[in-house]
Amino acid sequence: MVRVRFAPSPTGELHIGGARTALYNYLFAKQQGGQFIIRIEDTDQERFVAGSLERILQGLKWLGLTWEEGPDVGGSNGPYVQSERLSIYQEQARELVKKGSAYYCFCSTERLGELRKSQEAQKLPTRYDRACFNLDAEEVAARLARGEKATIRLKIPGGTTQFTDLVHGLIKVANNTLDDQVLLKSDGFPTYHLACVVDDHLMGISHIIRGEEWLPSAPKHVILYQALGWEPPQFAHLPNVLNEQRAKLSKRKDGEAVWLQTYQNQGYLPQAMVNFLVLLGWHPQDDREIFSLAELSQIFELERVQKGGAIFNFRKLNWFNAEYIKKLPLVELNQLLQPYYQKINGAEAANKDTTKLTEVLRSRLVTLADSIEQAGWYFAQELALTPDLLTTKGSTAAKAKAAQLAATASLAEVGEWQITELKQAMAKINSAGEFTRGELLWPVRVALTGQRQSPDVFEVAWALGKNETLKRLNYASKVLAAE
RNA sequence: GGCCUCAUCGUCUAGCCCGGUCCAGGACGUCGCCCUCUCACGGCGAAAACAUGGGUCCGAAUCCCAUUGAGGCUACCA
Repeated sequence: MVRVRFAPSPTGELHIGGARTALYNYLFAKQQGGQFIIRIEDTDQERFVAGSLERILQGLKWLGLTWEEGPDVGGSNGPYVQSERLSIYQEQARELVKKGSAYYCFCSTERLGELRKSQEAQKLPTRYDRACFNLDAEEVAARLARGEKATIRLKIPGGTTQFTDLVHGLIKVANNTLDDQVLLKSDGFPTYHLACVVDDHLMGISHIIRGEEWLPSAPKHVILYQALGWEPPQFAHLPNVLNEQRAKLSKRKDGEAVWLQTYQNQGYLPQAMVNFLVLLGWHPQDDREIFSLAELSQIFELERVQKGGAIFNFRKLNWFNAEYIKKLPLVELNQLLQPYYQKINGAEAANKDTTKLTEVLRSRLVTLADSIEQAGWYFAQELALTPDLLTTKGSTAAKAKAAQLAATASLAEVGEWQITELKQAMAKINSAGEFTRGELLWPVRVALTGQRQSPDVFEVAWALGKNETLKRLNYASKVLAAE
């Protein structure tokens, strides 16, 4: 049974890279008919951020991911929060000491800091010097009994360690390049390395799919599995998501652009986000690019994951989002747009049927939030018109006024307020060919929107409705008459 | 400094494992044309890449080595 997990730390918002890692885990599990588990790695007491866990889970749900086991839904392998599993890690750490695979270390952070500094100065590898490695059992027991603070470190054996990574292939390192990793901190909390290995084993995780930044510590994890007498799971290390400078996307360098939440707030659709994210480091066999989560759950393959990092290209995200906005059922899009319309027009928008407006806007929206700028004309009480604005390039105000009057008269006659009818009505005016299309349509469109750039005249008039259209046309005539 | 990883159009990538069908395919972006009252949408088209140097081979984007470049890790953070 394939069982994978996404294990975020509640130290901030859900990161774009984290979201992609979660997505890949989910897709692999679904494709394999396996299970997806959420585990919370809150072993860093100092970096804990309240509310972070809830927002991370919310972000995953927004993407459409679901999990079989996790802190919110429970499961038979819980608890799924590491701070609630402390005794398990402590026991395993002591067991390792007993077996001779780990040892107590009493070195202070100060000494460790100085050691590192001097190693750096001498351009030596920065590794623990094993000062506490040969302490005899009695001394250790005595110092522990005295209540001295101690960590437990993994004793890295000689030789080499290797494993096969599902995306990178064979990874082989000489053990003497590895540090004696702290497994249990002096506050009794485990480090990531211990907690992760213990939990993945106990929770029956079959595949560890995580970011590439873990690749260098994977051999230590393999050694830990061996020391514990456990069979290591399969590993798959995903390439990083990069910024324009090709550096790993990070809060410090890239600000809020690294949070999934940011895109959610800006009006990106989860379908677009999923589609964009999945292609950032994975590619199907053919040239298709548009996929639903359900489709991806059928065809996702770890074998086709890229080895090199991928730049987060927001232009492509924009394209996906526009595509999905165009594909969305009209009623649904209109629903999603309501909060934005209300930002323009307050609660009044809630009383209007904006379906037609939505239909007119849909091919122009990149994000839902774009509607705020683009729907202004629809809700405007009075447009700021001038004769100059109402006159198309190369024409005259007099001609604009003539067009205006003719259009008003003709549109007033229209019975069924449909786009084809509107087109016919306008065509009738110009049967003699006295106006160019621009001379006729520009003044009308501007009268209705007050803008040099807007959707099509007929669409605008259709969305506005007959009464509002005629009302605006009359107002524009007054503006031109005042000339 | 040490260790690890990676390297095809500006970007995401197909092809690489199983060398010839690749004077390298798709998408985003860019540019041009068409549609057109404006803005979008849509349609058509164009420019644009195998990091470098060695090998192996009749033949290399594909295999090997080196170089260069990029990234990651190097905490009692994850």
